[in-house]
Amino acid sequence: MNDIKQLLRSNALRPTKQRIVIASYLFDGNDKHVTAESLSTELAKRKHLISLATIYNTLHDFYENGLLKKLTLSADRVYFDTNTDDHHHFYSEKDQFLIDINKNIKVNGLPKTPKNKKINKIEVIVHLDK
Amino acid sequence: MNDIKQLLRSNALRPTKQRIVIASYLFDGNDKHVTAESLSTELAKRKHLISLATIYNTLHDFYENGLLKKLTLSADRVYFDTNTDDHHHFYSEKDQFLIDINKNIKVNGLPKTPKNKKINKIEVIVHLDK
DNA sequence: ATATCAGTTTAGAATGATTCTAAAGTGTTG
DNA sequence: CAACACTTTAGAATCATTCTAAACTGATAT
Ligand SMILES: [Mn+2]
Ligand SMILES: [Mn+2]
Ligand SMILES: [Zn+2]
Ligand SMILES: [Zn+2]
Repeated sequence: MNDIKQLLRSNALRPTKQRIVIASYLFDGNDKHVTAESLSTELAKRKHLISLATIYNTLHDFYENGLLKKLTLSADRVYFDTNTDDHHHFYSEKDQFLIDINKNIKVNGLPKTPKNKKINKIEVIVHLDK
Repeated sequence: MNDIKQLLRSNALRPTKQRIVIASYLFDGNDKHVTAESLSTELAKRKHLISLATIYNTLHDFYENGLLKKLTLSADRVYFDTNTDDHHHFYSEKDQFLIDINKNIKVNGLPKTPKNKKINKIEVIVHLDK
């Protein structure tokens, strides 16, 4: 709770009631993948009613401060990932199945990076089923 | 032109004026990545005014028949890819930069596939810049 | 050829995730 | 406690995409 406040303060984010509730849920020690909608539902279950606007604002604030990663796996919703280590994913859109691949993956055989660009991140998505 | 009609017919798609225009552009021999919007703009330049609804319908029809691949790289638009071979991408959202990696890429160190699932496709996206 | 009908196109409405607006509320600092 | 910047929120707006339902057209049978 105080560590949560510290976390927020150290990112120049005021520890408001809403941010504390959201951060406490997101950073409880268990890695999670959430969408704005799923987070809202999850908090509602816990009787924490926070407006969707605030949920979007907060997810973006956390993302901007590197507390979350952003994943675009399907076109219609953005996932935020509390696991900020470099890692990859198993994903099935059909089954709404999304889990981390934390093992070290090696991508071999990449051609050279296009002129004047540099690699920001290599993302591997293992699509399951179909 | 007749090969285009054949292509359509062989996929149980009637060779309508619109589909012929779209297929002729997409399957002209040069691999392309298009969005509904970019395709519409491109055809408009060529004085082919086709409604967006038809463009969406057609892209999906082609996709459903395996004539196109679908890429979800950013949350706000879907790309369709005329290169239907297994391949990967360099991508920069900022620069709207998207090109194929046709070289054989090897992904090593994958953990075992989750129970009762099977791998449909492994997608590697090399994000550039940032 | 012509009629017939399923398949197709289209304008415009609807959808739904996300962003924006601007007004009310709150944490921080002095 | 006052003052103010930062935050929250309801509701409107945005925008890619999908849907609806009416008009149109390619294919097939006569
Ligand atoms: Mn959408
Ligand atoms: Mn959108
Ligand atoms: Zn993850
Ligand atoms: Zn491609």
